[in-house]
Amino acid sequence: MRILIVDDDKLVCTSLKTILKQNEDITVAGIGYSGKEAIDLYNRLKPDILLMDIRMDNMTGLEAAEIILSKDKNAKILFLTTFSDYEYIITALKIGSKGYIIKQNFESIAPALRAVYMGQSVFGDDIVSKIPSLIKNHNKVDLSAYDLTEKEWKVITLVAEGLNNKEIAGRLYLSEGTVRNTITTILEKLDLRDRTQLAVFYYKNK
Amino acid sequence: MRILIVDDDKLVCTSLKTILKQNEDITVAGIGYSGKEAIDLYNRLKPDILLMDIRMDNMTGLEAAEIILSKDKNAKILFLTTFSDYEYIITALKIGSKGYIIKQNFESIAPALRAVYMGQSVFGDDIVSKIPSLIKNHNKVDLSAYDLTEKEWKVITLVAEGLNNKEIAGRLYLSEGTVRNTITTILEKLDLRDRTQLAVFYYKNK
DNA sequence: TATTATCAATTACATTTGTCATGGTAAGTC
DNA sequence: GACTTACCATGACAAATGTAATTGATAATA
Repeated sequence: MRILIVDDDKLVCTSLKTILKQNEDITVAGIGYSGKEAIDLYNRLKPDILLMDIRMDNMTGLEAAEIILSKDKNAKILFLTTFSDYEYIITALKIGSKGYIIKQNFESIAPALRAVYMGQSVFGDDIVSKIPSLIKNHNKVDLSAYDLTEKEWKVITLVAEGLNNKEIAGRLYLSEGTVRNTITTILEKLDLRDRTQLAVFYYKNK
Repeated sequence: MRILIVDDDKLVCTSLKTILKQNEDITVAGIGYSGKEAIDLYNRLKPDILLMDIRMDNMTGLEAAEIILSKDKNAKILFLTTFSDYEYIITALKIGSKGYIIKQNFESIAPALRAVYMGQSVFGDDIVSKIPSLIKNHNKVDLSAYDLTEKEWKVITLVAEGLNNKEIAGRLYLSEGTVRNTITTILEKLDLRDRTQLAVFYYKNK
């Protein structure tokens, strides 16, 4: 498989290259030193996998990755990082990268590349351990079971935005009284007590 | 590396075994057909990696994994699944498994095992793509900027649980009046209007 | 046509909520 | 002591909220 390496630290680049060259199934197709070069080289070389530092001077790896993925939805991008960077994990996942590994672990990079090549995503252990705490409660209720009307849904979302009855009435061209009645029936249907519980319900289940 | 295979479908087990045997760096140390066997065999064989079906008849793979991990925190457990099972992803991550891959992809299992062996976690692509939607908004406001007191924080969380003033008072051994006053100062500090907006604020920033 | 059903609006009422001024108490500081 | 300061409580009040019964309008149905 053909790999494109991008890191603003040249030493890292050459180290990676020599390490990867030892694997006969891996070819280093090119090396870049910035986000811009990553985009440029990726388009020209079309490597199987782009191995890129997530944090670089001008353009971050994330930004470059986002641009590349916007053009080639199937691009396989594997991020390198010097430490487990809590902040970037979510974004890296969101834009659709293939993983996120610590570059110190030299000997684990080749296996990771092969797993990515086979269509998997790879994450360093210390990174995965952080994901659960980032995850929402997902004990969602089956909302369709409550058969709420269109209008009732609109009211719920506005309540969940923190609007009061008068504001909701203005927004939906209803009288304030109607909004109040609507909320009463919503509370009835959902077995809740007041609008605050309704907002809580909204955020816990949506 | 030595692998323990556990799946309640014997056909899957033998298929996996023949596939893995083709890799000279991989040895199938044992095969089990239930969660109970998984625990038993794991303790006896101490394999490098336990490759286990997540869904089995009596005891689920998750339950077995939890027990194994409670005794051996460093156990490397890789789950197999027939389809990308939304429900189990989070739990699998939480208990500390090393990944979650689709068993249909025969040829990707060996690379995945090697990556796990090197200390990484591996996830099938369709699984990873689901994680971002499970993740909380984390565009957090710098809450320390508002210097809220300990008591105010407690009140906020209870408001965000949907309790009314009387209930909060009971919970914190305060009078209802004090709770009302406290909320007033919270709203002042956070520049909000009412308890519903406070709950909304809580869920949007926490 | 008559009958239902649905929806918005209105009214009235009880309760909850948010605000403000005030008072008491305990723990420090001068 | 006298003086803050912080914290909790109280009472009073206006406003917002939730509930219920009722009405008018409209459309749909038999």
